[in-house]
Amino acid sequence: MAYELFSRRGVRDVGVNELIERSGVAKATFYRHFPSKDALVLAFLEQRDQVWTVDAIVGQAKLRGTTPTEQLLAIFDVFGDWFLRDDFEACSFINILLEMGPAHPLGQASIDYLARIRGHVQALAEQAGLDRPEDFARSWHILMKGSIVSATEGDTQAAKRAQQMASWLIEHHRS
Amino acid sequence: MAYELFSRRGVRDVGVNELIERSGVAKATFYRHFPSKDALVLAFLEQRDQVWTVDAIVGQAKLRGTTPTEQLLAIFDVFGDWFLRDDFEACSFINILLEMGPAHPLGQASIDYLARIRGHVQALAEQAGLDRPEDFARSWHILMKGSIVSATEGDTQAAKRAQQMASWLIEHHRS
DNA sequence: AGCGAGTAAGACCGGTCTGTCTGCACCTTG
DNA sequence: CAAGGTGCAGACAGACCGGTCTTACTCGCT
Repeated sequence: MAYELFSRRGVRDVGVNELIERSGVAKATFYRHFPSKDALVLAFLEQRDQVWTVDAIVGQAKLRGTTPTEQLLAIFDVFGDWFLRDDFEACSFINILLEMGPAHPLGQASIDYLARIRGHVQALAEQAGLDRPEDFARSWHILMKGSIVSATEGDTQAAKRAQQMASWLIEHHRS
Repeated sequence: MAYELFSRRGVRDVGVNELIERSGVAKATFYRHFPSKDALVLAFLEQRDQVWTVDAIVGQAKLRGTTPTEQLLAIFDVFGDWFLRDDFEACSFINILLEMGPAHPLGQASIDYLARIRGHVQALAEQAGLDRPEDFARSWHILMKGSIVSATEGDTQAAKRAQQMASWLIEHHRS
């Protein structure tokens, strides 16, 4: 419920009253479960990490590839499908980070969840035996985030472009 | 005045009342010059394109390099300095695009100004005689935008990482 | 049966937002 | 001097925000 609204329209655009009304719950009940709206947003970010990062992206990529290197590159195949969906809504972590700023608690939480994504990439890089896996993951993450913004602009080929650069990155990190 | 506030704190976080008060102008006078707040934001975006895109980034990069290829790579040198500034505030075009969404008029305007940035890159690519300059510019732009988000997360080396991948991109677009 | 916990519904509070309108001082032009 | 335009200051409108609190009702438990 809140997950759909937050991920599609952003945190700032969805008010507590609307959430209350749509979920058919009383306001007092809501505030008994969550001390503030920000607490609900934190819960949303955690759910987003599981549903989107772990299941939809990393999980799907692991299914599509057999070797760690294939699984890494498959991330951008998943992105390519995702960018074409009509309910494509960019990345909530990036959205909230840029919307609230890195100093805000929700911005900090977004940074943490983005670091978790980078951790998945780094783990695959280590399995693939690549050099300097942390540097690799940070560069890889630049491609992921950049392609998401380009897709938001309307470039449906953004995933392919990023994947091409990603393959060069892999080559340069081979032992 | 409005430029500083909008670029540092975002469009949604700065209200008309605050702008009025800080600029020492009457509210009626403001609304005589701009029919709405969005019209002011549009003027801000245009100013941002000149001050930031044209002068601060592309202009500086052209000063730092002699050949088109050097000027392209110098973009990320400029980014590196920019990321270290304490008043680094990410890219207003990306911020507004993700904040308002691509359907909103301000999101559309942001997409247009991002396309102008890509146009500068494409022009340099053509001067450098690179293959498929439009594809080159779109891939290059992915690196620019991805590094900006990474810098917002706190990665001070984001510009270096993007520059490394950018050099590989140049190599693969040589005739 | 009677009691208390939990909940839906929504009034309410202080504050914010964009945008309009009024009052008053000033300043130029005839 | 008089008229009219201009601009500042700020009240005001109408909507919305996050968050608190009251009211009425429905349950489950003893």
